[in-house]
Amino acid sequence: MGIVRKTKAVKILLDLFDNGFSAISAVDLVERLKDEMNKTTVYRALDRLEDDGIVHSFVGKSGLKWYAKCKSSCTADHHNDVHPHFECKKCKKVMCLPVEVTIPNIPNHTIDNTAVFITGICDNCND
Amino acid sequence: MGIVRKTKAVKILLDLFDNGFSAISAVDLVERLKDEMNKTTVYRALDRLEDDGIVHSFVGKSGLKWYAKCKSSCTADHHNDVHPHFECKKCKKVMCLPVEVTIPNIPNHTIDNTAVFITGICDNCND
DNA sequence: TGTATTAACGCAACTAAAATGCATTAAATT
DNA sequence: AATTTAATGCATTTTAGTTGCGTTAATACA
Repeated sequence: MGIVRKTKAVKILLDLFDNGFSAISAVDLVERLKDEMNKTTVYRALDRLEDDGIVHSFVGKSGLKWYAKCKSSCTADHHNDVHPHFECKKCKKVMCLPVEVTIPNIPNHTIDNTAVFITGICDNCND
Repeated sequence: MGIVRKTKAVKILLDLFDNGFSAISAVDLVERLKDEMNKTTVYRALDRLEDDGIVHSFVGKSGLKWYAKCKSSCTADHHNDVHPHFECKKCKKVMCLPVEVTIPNIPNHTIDNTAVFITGICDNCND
C-alpha cells in the first residue's frame, strides 16, 4: 500500500507535479518521461502516489486518465477537496478548479464520490 | 449525418433503450448483442443515434463509454437536459438522475459542457 | 413491383491505453 | 558492507474502440 520508497521515478514525478502542472494525463507523462523511465513505471508510480493521497486521478471526456496533485491532506480512501476539473478546448489544458460544487440531495442514495468535469474556454484563452 | 435508415440494428438498439435501461455501457451492449450484430455495428449505430440526439454518451469512472436515451428533445449539437449520472457500486448499474446541478460561476471561463458523475449506493440497494 | 443507389453491415486488421509476468536493480534496513 | 524486497525495465497481453473494404439491405424512384 502506497509509496514506501522514494525512488528516482517518484522524485521526478513529484517534482513535475510541484512545478506547475495543474493536471496532466498519464499519456502525457509517459511521453514526457520516456527518456527517464519506462511507461510501466509511470503507471505504477502514479498508482502508488494516488494510493497515498498525494495525487488524485480522474477521467477526461475522451476517457483518458488525468492526474493532479492533491491540495488538502487526502488519504488512500478519503479524498477531501472534491473540486471540478476543467478542460479548455482551445489550449487543451486541464486544471483543477478551486470551487465548491454542491450536489442536491438524492433520496435514498448514498453518495460516495462526485466527479465534475467541465469543458469550455479557460481564462487564459478567453482574451 | 445521423440516422438515415431504420435498420434492424437500430431497431434492436432503440428497443433496448426503451425497455428499461437507464444507461448501459458500449461494452455491455456489444456483449449482449453479440449474437445479433457485429460490435462495429453497435459502435457505429450508437454514434449515429447520438448524432441525432436520440441517445447521449458519457464516460464512467473507469473510462468506459456509457449511453442513455435522451429525455428531452436533444439535437446533434445541443443537449438540453444535462443531468448527473450515478453508478451504484453494489449493483454496478448506472443511471441518469433527474436532478439539476448548478455549477458556480467561474470568472473568465466560458462553460461549454458539464458532466457530473456520482458513485455510491442506489435506492434499490439501500434497503 | 422491380431496379438502382448507397447507407449500413460484417469481418479482419489495426490502434492506443493500460495491465501483467518475470527477471533484474536499487532503496532501505541491519 | 550485506541483506531484503520494493520498484523497475522489457516483452507481452488485454481491452476498448476504430478503420478499410467488399458485401448486403434499406430506401427511392422508374
